[in-house]
Amino acid sequence: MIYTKTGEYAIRAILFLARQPKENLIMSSEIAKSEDIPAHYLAKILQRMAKYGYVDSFKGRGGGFKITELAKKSSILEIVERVEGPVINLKCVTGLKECSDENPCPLHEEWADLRNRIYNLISSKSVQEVAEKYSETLRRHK
Amino acid sequence: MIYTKTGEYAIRAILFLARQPKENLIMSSEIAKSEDIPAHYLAKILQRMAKYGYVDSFKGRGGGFKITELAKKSSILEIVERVEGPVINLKCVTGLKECSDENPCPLHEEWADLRNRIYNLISSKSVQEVAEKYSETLRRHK
DNA sequence: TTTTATTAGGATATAATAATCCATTAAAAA
DNA sequence: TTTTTAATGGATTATTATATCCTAATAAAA
Repeated sequence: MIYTKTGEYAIRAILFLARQPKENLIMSSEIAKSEDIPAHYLAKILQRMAKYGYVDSFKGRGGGFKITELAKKSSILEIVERVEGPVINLKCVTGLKECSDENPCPLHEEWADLRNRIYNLISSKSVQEVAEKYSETLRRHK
Repeated sequence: MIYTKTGEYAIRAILFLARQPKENLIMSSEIAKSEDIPAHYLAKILQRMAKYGYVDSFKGRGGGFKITELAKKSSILEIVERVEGPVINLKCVTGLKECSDENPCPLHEEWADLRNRIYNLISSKSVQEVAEKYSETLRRHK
């Protein structure tokens, strides 16, 4: 994984919410159970995502969470970076101190290329697109 | 960075040693200073690398470390994995629980491809090759 | 109005990683 | 032989990430 567990949990939760029928409220505990995420920890993450406007939250009996339009339009990268900060360190895989564009280490260009591809992979599709395609796959294989 | 600081320090230290004139003994503190790595922490890492046979160590006045033939022939991936365990989590960037080859998430194939490229990038060249090429670059730019 | 269910928020605990400190061992130089 | 220098190894501390617990706020149902 490129990002930490916190980011992974956030994405799994948001993709789970994105696959639910519209307007359905889902409890934090339900997401935790379905996605196998520590319940209390997930609750914290959802709390933060509510602040960022990625989910709407409703307290009390019958309450729960649902995904917002903002989150649906956002990319995985955007959400993860919001939740946990920069995803991929820019440093080269050689870690060499002086490595730079002018003074590149032997793996500099190749790594820059891969870094871009990774960025592209997780930022070019919206959460909604990913969720929809995944739902299709699930239907085909159920 | 794909790997942790520990792995990064290990690689920087071994690439530093690989760039030194043959048979030169370099003190741990010297590497730490040149590569800007916490001295005591690096000492521990070098200690482990000595056990793994990646460096030879010499105690006492005039002592220090030098790289072994084993390390020169090894890849960055091999050394990092020895020092810190598996480098890249195999899980998909979506983190989806049920994601598998048969039941792939929408980013499955693309991620598998990138993962392979990363592996290839850090495992197809030996430490010696990387160090030599880097030395050339340094000479050109000095 | 009281009870119940659910999120919010603060405090705390645990685990992994990173970093430091100190006493010991070994080797070379004085 | 004594002193100095450097790695070794054990213990400790610090930091960050992960996880849990408890109380408050809130909303619906009884």
